[in-house]
Amino acid sequence: MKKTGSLKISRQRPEENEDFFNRVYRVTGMIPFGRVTSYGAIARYLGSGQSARTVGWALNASHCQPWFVPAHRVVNRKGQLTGKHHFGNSSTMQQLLENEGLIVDDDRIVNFREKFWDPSTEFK
DNA sequence: ATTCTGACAGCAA
DNA sequence: TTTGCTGCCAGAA
Repeated sequence: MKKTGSLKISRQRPEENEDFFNRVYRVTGMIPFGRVTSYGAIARYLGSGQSARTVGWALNASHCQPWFVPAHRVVNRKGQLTGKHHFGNSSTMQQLLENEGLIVDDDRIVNFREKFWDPSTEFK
């Protein structure tokens, strides 16, 4: 199949032939500043709606990527920061989110509905 | 090849 | 509404 040139730049639409982890990283990179999405939403966007857990597993290794993967912008369906223990300090994820103007209360994104960004419907 | 695991999500209660 | 149980699938503890 045709390659889209020699682009190795991050933040671009996931390609079909990329392995799952890489596609997860790319979608995660598309999440706008100050917005969040869920593991399941990413999985659905990648055409594998039952692989939400694997998305989390991929993000667990995202720090190995050569470019910045805003993994803190991915929370669970309820808007809870279930992955916070995978950041250096258990409060790091919340701090990163607050730095983007989000409000976190009791490990949940306040106004999650409004801040939620679904790649399946909002990516253009 | 097989088995186990997990940053989940759907559904029943 | 929230909690607990179960199925899911891509990697590797």
